[in-house]
Amino acid sequence: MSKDNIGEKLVSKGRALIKEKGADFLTARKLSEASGYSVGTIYNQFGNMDNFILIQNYLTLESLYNRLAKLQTSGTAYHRLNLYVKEFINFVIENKNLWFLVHNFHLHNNSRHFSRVYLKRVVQITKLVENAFKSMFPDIEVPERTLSIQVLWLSLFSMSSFITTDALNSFSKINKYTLCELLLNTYLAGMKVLEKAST
Amino acid sequence: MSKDNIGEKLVSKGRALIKEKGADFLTARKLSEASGYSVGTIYNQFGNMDNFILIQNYLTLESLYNRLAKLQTSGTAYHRLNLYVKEFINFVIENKNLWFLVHNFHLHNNSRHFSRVYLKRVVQITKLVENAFKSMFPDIEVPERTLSIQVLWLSLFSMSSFITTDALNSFSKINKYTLCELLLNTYLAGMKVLEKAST
DNA sequence: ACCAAAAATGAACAATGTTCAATTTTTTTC
DNA sequence: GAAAAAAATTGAACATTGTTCATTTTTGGT
Repeated sequence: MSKDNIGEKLVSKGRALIKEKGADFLTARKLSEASGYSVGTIYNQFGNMDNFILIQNYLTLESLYNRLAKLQTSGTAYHRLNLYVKEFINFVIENKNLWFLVHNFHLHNNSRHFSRVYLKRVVQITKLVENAFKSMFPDIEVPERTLSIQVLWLSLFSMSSFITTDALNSFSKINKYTLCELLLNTYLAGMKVLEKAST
Repeated sequence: MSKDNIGEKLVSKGRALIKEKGADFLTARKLSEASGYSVGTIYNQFGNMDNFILIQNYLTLESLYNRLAKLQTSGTAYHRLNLYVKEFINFVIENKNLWFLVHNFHLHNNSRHFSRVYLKRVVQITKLVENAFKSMFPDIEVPERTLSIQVLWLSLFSMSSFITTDALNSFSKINKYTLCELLLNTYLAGMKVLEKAST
């Protein structure tokens, strides 16, 4: 069995573990037991567990991108952005445990640990939003538009961490879709105003 | 020395440790060593480390509230909201390590572990924003307004987790103040539009 | 069949949260 | 004040982490 195959098997087995039992369940020993490979082999393959999680997060972002990319051609830009958000929340809810890991990791690791490949995934998703923005706000200067996109996307991304835990429920009974859609639409309405004001 | 005094000493010593060396440095043994009390005493006082962190987070939220409350009477509602946001970011930057712990905790604990007292602090801060909203948007129905406040406050709160880590820097060179102020002002502009539309 | 290189192993280490029998301190009782 | 009882404090011990690395096993070429 080739080296890559072991790595792939560990990744897919680990992914199943996270999905099924939660991110906390993913430990070197549990993965070893579940996969049949020794702890040492895991370390030979990935160096350390952080790298392993980085790969998992990369796959999660890739999977999210593929879901959103399918909506690229649908409807008006405004309609599409709403679809993106709805699909984003669907994805987060369906992949709670995986998404938890994404947030948990970014919180515990400094930027220098993020690989370029990993970041490219984030940028890729941002590009989708950016394209919709382009047709919605043709009159806004590019730097301002880029800024606005980053702010909106970061807001939605960071807020989605609340969906992976129950913390939100104790603060408010607010529906998760409503929460994100209201943010999107209020923000878009605000941009329309600011667009007119600047011309 | 009374029981409460030990608890207070541990809390203040622990707080100093977090501020100085970071949230990861706060372990039962390190706190024991730094405070002079044994590990067992820490557990007698707080039951477990999670409770200890809960108290620290409670104090952090209290401290944030006090900072924001001072601005309660200044300027117009719009001006005040901008001051709140600016002061919020100041606080987060000044108390990076403590704020990290707030986010880290909410991510790792389900709602049932949040004490009522802890949540009250969050609600208290929300009230400040709510009051400013009241005078800015008198025509919006109360339920809609409450929803909008929660969305805005949650966005800012969750986005602030990026300020405590360097993850943001690898995604964008965007200034942290600009980031939050743009979110606030675009959102407010959007609310103005939606307010008119609903009447 | 042999041997060297590569890969896989899992016992061992340090550090974590947590427990609890043993010790020390404080309070009560006479 | 001494003895007894109660309460508080202690830190060694346990289970679980990530991680390392000498040893063993497998592989591949001659």
